[in-house]
Amino acid sequence: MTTFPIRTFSKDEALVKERQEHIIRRSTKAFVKKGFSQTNMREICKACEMSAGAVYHYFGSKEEILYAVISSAGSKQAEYLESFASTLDKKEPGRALASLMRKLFEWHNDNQDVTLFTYQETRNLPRDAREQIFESECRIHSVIEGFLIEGAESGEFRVEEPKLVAHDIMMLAHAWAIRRWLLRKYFDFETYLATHTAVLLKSLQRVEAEG
Amino acid sequence: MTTFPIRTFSKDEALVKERQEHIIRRSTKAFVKKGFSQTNMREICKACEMSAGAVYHYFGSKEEILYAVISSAGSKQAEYLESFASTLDKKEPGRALASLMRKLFEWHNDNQDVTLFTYQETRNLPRDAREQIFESECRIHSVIEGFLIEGAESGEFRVEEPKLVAHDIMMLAHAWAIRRWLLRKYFDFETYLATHTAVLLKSLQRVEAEG
Amino acid sequence: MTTFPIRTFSKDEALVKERQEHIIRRSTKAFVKKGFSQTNMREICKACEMSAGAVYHYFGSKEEILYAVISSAGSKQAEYLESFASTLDKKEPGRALASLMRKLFEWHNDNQDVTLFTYQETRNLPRDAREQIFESECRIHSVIEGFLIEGAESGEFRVEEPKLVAHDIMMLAHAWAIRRWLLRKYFDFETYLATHTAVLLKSLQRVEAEG
Amino acid sequence: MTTFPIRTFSKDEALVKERQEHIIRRSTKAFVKKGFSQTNMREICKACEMSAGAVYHYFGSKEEILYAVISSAGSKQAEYLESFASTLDKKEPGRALASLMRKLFEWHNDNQDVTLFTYQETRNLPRDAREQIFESECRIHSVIEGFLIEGAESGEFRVEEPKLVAHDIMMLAHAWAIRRWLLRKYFDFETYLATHTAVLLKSLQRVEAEG
DNA sequence: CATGAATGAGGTTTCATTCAT
DNA sequence: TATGAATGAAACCTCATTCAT
Repeated sequence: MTTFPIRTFSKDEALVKERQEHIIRRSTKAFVKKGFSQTNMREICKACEMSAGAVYHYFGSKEEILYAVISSAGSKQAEYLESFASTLDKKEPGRALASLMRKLFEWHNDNQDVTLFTYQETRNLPRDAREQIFESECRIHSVIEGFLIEGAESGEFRVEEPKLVAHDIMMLAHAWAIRRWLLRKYFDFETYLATHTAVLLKSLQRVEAEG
Repeated sequence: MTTFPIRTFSKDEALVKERQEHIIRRSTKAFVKKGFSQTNMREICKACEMSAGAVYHYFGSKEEILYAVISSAGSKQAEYLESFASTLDKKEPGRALASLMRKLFEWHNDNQDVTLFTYQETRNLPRDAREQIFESECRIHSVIEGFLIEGAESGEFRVEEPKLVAHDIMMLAHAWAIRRWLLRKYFDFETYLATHTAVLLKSLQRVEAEG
Repeated sequence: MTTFPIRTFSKDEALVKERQEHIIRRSTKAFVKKGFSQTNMREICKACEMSAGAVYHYFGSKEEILYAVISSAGSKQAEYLESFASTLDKKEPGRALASLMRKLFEWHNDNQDVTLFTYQETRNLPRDAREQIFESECRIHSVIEGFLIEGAESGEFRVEEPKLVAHDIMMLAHAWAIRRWLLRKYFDFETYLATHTAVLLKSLQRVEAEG
Repeated sequence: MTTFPIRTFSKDEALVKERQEHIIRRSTKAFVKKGFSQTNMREICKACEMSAGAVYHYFGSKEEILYAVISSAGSKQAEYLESFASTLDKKEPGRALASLMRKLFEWHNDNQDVTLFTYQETRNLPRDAREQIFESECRIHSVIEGFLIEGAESGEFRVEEPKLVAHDIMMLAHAWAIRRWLLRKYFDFETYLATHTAVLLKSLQRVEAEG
């Protein structure tokens, strides 16, 4: 995970990192409950069990904390999926893609609040911070696209727009978090995942008759 | 569209409705530029070319304006799609669905800012208002689901989870607005629409060999 | 007196001016008591008998109030002296200069606190504001210099460095305010003024023997 | 120069004095750049290359440092001028006074920032500290006055208000620092000094015809 | 004796909302 | 009815000072 370009007064890098991660962890909880603008510094400090001064020792502003929270979540997700992807057998693209989808969907199931929060609050970041955030998304997008291309090149998949398919997979994983109020009414997680995995693999299937 | 209940007694309901719609229109513009929390009443009043007192004559609070903005956008969308759907020939589900998708995607292309805004700011509404908002979504969901079921019943489609497919269609329409920073890099609107329409219709196709 | 380039929300110019002058008047009193940094907004508001919001309706920041206070004092002084100077008979430079010195010294006697305050707090203004402030000083400097040159041209004075003499006169007028802790120990105002007037006029005297 | 009383018991008085002078020296630099209130302890510590704890070991508060800075500058000036005055030949008051003026004006030319700073920030000291500061001024005042009286008694000068003349000399020396924004526009240091020296000596001259 | 992380009161400023005109 | 000046609570953030290490 990256370190954040924040205003810190301390030089003990290990301490800084530890405290920053602590603040990120606790603030995330506070933020997802009430949203960024509705959470005031007093609540953040309380959640962190730190004084205002201490929090401002490690972050320059409330906005910097927001950036750290969102960016950290993005990086962690990207690292996690990249790392998992590297364990997959590229010779079996179908199976690999299914595994990857499970991990991806599970992530957003386990981190529903953060996913939703990211969609809602990224707007409150300045443009350049926002673009930093998008990078993690692009990394994940590339990983998925990679498997699609792999499968296409090995002849197992037929996929014309791998970028679009990769995007749709991500979007549907996110949907489980950001549209839960609708989806939860009708589906449980396993059904949601299984159905989409099946539909996707089916649509990627090379039609025999075409050969 | 509804007239929003106001605190002050007013004789001229038509005037009230007109003024409210004016405020909704202008506030929407102001809100999508900077977000709900970042837009203050002064800016709203300026955008509306009205005094604070006047605005508060037609809405009880800033939050009520937010609710009106989001809810109004939702209702308009639902009305528009329901009305369009009613013109479609149910005997040709494939063609009808394609037409509906185009209208749906076009709506979110034309109203990108509002779609994104809705995702971001619905959180700032109280629970019951939020649920009101979801209603419009459900109406649209039903319309789409209706065509899928129609197609299934007529034997043209094979669709196991019409609710899920309907949801995915909506989600992908929204994606064009809420993920534009990614999608716009690679696709134009027509490609995005065409590809998804094709993939969907294909996946709904009754496989002949199965018969 | 100039109007200040401040952030105001109101458009009723007369009201704005009236309220600004009220705030300037009351803030001056508050500032000279404890100094700029030691006077907080709560005290300023109390002195103005206004709420914080109201004060910020007419000034954009505490610093803008400081600027207005200092700049207003400077302008008033310059206007007052210019106006008085214009009543003086240029044909009697000696008498005119003496009158002008009295008015100048009296001003700083009557406004000791403000004179001292100006020396102390001008530093807290941004560079360009500071330069605006210096303008009033220059106007007064010019007025005094004018009489010296007049006297020289009419042959009544012998003055080699009118700019320097004009400056010294101002400085000694200010001294009565900014060094009162020392001067008051030994002199009263009239003595201070009379002695300096006499010394100056003497030193400007054309020595007969030289002719 | 004095050692400032500190709260902690310290065995090594020499070390204490050395550290205090170090802090005074570095803080002076920091203070004159941004002013007392605008310079925070972090900046002071950085300028001193010491930790906050260390600085607080040698001074009880930020205000005490301010006092030390101003008071130290005053003492140094007084000591310097007293010491220089003691080398002057009292039998030649005219020459002596001219020499003393040069040293005085040069001091304030060399320490412009500190002179200005003293005028600006003495206000931030408590009353009794302020009076301590004035003492140095009085010492210098006495030295100058002494030469004037000497000259009067020896019959070389005619001076009716030696206290006032002494004060004016000091004020004009300070003016070079505190009014530099105006004076520097028109004069260089040597002209400023020479003109004032000449004018003064002239005005002190015993008029022969009077005898 | 030195460090510098931590404290938390208090600073300036904003803003939704009201109400006298 | 319409206005917009006024309110004042509460927001974010800073900073002199302390004290455990």
